[in-house]
Amino acid sequence: MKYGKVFVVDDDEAIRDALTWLLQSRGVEAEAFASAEEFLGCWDADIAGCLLLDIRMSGMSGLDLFDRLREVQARIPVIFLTGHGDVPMAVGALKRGARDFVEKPFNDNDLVDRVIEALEWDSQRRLDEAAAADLAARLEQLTARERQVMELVLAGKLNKVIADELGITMRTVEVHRAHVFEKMGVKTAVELAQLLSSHKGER
Amino acid sequence: MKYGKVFVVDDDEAIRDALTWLLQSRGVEAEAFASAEEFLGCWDADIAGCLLLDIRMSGMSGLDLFDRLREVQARIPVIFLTGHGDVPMAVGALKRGARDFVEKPFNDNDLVDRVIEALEWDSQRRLDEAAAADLAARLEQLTARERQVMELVLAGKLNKVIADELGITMRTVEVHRAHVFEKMGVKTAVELAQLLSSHKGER
DNA sequence: CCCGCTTGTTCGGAAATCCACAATAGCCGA
DNA sequence: TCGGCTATTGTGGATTTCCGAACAAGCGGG
Repeated sequence: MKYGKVFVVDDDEAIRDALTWLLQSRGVEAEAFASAEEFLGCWDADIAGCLLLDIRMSGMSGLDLFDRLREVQARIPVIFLTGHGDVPMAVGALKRGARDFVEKPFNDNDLVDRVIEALEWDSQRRLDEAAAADLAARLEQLTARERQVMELVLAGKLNKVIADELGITMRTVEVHRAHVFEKMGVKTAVELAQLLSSHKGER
Repeated sequence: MKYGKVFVVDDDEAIRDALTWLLQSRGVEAEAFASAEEFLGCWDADIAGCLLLDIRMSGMSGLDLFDRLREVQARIPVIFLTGHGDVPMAVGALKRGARDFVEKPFNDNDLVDRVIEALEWDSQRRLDEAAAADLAARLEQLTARERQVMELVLAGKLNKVIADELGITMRTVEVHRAHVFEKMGVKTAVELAQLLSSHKGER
């Protein structure tokens, strides 16, 4: 039951209240905001959850907020809500990465299902990103030389060849190689290759 | 300009003619079908391209055809066309994997752009799938024992340990290991790990 | 009966791994 | 500024592992 939090952003107080009541009655934590600006003001990227976002609002629109979030690499799932949406708008939102697009009035059960789906997706995404961040932190603490050696190791080259290419002794290569393994928390070159391959292309 | 072919499926002859004319005038090869059944009858999964699919048709509907294609693992990109679509239909189609969803009447330039996007996506997808198929074919020709050894190699274990776990001699492990490398077309365990990691989870 | 899979042996060289010892350079806090 | 600390580089030697080549034998399917 501990998924994360739902952030409801809608300038219609009745909708906000109805949504927070609906979600909380289903055991889902929810917090409401009257505008995109208000949400941005107190948003913390570290809190897991999803966004229930009205498209048509005074001030910054839902789509504007969505674009803003994507600009800062925030990948929190966004479910758009709209009373006057059309097909091109929905298609555009989804193709740009929105999680879902729901018309008002909505079916309570259906909406809650979609919200829970989004929350589960987000918590999985956070696990993946945490692993990637951990990996990045480890890569960070490698020295320049160690990174060079690591790349050549990952290219499948023998220590001897690496030594040649870098103009250093094989023994020195071994030292760097051992440091790389230690800092990356692996014991063999194979593990290192898998560690980096699996989390590649996640940017 | 050699992208692939566009398969137009629509039961309205005027639309079919207009679409094929439009596409061909832009240098995109197109072929029209009057029904989902007719398309299925002469469809070849090996031909690169995309599908321009009307949703509302007599007989099998566009959505039915879409589902049928997904059932047989056909991942050809599908752009839905509809004259009477609504938001939930569009959202549902996209969330189930449709490439795009366009309302009639459509803007010619816009539609051609989307078609070309889909064609480019498909040709890239085919490259990826060809690589994956090649990999699968290589894995296929490994013997059971070779696969076992390969897994342990990928677990980063030493030949000695592998020999212990399989209850065979180290030398025999080395033979299998060498066969694996040969059949998989790699020269080191690191390359093997990268080959398998990069094409994992592409199902 | 031949072929491929699996298994085994022996030999030897190449490569990787581990250890101890050590020197140079830069950086940071006392 | 001086004394650690780390990164980087080096040497020499010992041990382990990897790998290629050659030879061979049991076994099961076509």
